Amino acid sequence: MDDRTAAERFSALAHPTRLRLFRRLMQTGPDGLAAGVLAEALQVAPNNLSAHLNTLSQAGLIEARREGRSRIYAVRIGATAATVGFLVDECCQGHPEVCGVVARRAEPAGV
Amino acid sequence: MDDRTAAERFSALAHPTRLRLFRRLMQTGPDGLAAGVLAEALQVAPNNLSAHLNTLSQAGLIEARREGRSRIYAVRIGATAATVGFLVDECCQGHPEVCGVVARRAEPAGV
DNA sequence: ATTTCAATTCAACGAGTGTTGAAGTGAATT
DNA sequence: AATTCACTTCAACACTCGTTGAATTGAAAT
Repeated sequence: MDDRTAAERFSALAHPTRLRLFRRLMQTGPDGLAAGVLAEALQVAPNNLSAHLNTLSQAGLIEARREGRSRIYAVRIGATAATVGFLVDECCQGHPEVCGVVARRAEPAGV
Repeated sequence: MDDRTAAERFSALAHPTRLRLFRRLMQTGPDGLAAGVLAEALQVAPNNLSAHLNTLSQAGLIEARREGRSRIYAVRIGATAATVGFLVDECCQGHPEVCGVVARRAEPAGV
């Protein structure tokens, strides 16, 4: 992953509404949730939510699929793992014992 | 951690220069680096770098100390771990085996 | 005390972001 | 085929962010 991709992803997460949104999808897992369900659950106007979902999609953190008349959004787990991995990569000059809890998050991630 | 704190931290990371900066400090570890060294290493103007360091400090991701006439910046590891933990918390409805690589990053983090 | 070095602060400008309300698509129902 | 439902797209506005150059602070050396 390059700096720009990672920065774009963090930028997508750098918003209270989108963060709530992403965490909700993260907790839900691959099954995902319909846009309408999310709008209701998070109390966000549909058009506003749509814009935020778009931002997260474009950043590659979530993806959409159609099911009937609903649009279902779900987290892209591999991309999420890669982003986190990028952030804490090679922490503490290869002496991860220094990093404490971060070290256990620092395994290189595929995707 | 609350949404706002986390969003502020991701916002701080949501910039190519700051991301390079943070990763460099992450790789350096608790010893940290002087502002001047960072400016030279990353080829960023001192005043510009200073602004970015300030943003990261304010977000709680790094901290500064003085050493002689230099100012040394170092990563705040606990806060970093907490932020990552917040993002992937409770992933996949408590079925972390679904999450693959993320699951190994999802331990709750102190600080 | 004065000079030099390291780094920060300030003001100002251009560029980008988020929200809002209205209009538009695309799929299912009647 | 007309309507309804779910959601998205569009345009416009206010607002925030990042960079730049100049001035300032704070610490050490002469």
